[in-house]
Amino acid sequence: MGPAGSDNWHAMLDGAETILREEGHAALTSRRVADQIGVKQRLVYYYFRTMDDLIIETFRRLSERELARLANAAGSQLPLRQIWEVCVNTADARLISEFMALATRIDGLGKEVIHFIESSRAIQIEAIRKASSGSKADHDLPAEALAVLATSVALALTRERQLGVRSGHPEMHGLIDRFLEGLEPRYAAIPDAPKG
Amino acid sequence: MGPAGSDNWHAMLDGAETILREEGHAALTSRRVADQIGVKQRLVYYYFRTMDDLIIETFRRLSERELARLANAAGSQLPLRQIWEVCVNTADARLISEFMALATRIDGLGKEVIHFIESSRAIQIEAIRKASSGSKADHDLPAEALAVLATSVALALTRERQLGVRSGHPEMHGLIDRFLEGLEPRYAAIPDAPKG
DNA sequence: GTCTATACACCGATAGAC
DNA sequence: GTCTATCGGTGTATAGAC
Repeated sequence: MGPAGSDNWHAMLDGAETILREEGHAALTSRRVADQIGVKQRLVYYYFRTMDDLIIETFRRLSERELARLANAAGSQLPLRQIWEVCVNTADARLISEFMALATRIDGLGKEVIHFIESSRAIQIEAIRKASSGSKADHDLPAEALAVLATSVALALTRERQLGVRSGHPEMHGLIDRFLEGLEPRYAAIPDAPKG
Repeated sequence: MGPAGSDNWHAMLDGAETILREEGHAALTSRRVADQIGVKQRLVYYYFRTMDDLIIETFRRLSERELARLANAAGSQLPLRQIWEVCVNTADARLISEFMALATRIDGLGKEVIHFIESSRAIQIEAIRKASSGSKADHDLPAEALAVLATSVALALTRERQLGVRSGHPEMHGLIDRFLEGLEPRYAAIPDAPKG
């Protein structure tokens, strides 16, 4: 078995990610991964015992990356806005759809996906709590519900946009902007700051 | 080509739906569909020119069914609550994930999916508008945004529930209940009606 | 560590008998 | 309308040379 973390190992995960994103998991085969990075098919089985292993590793690396982005956003100024940005510009919605579809059927992937969802939710909830306690906007929306809302809407908007649907999107984005402005005003401490 | 609407035709779509739901589109083959309904593989190609055609027809039949359920809910008493029920108890979230993943890559399916999303959104927006104008709850949430919210959250909750995630769900359901109660009270005209 | 070669199963789609 | 039989292609995974 080839070493995890080596150049070829990363290259194979990169290839798998690209294929999943652009063509879906029906096209994710050892031959395609090998072609993608210019090696022979046999080598894929030197680095990964099975294709399922490769898929699980691909998700694990991706989710670590995303959790790091989220944690970073939560520690920034304007954490809520940054978190929202991460959610909307997260890994391609197609990629997420593929992993969701696979999670039900590849044993071991489901566990990883659950861990990712719960970790990212925890980060979001904490950030929302902090922002709420420091804000004068009064709403009775539990942080847990807001975290679910953010994730759900971000994913749906991204997926629909990629598909070519726009109806309701401007109004949804407007609502989010207004809500964020109430909870985390862009220029809270600088009343006369320039706009934009 | 076999006649659309015949028993075998429906049986094949049923079989395709089951396979998609339980095993995903990687397992959706003409042989599997044939096995599922007890005929030989060749017959699938008598009723459908290609496997892509079969997939598109499967989605079309499903979406017509769902749009009918939605329209029916919109015409009921408590339309918002009924629509929410339809969204939450819609076709298996796994099934939706599969079609979403396929929509990007099967020409002709994307068009159908877009049509479905926009039609269901239009039904929801109209129902929300009606309910809002007849309600005394004052909120400044556009009907379009609420429709996007409902669809997004319902799908995400269903998907996560099937996966085994629960964090944030009770709070989310609580928020939805409170919101619906404000917009479409369960016993608006019957102040002393019994609870439950 | 990377390769050639191969075993064996399954795929979509078609030819053509009944 | 349903079948048997088959073509050419591709899949996972492994054996074993270098």
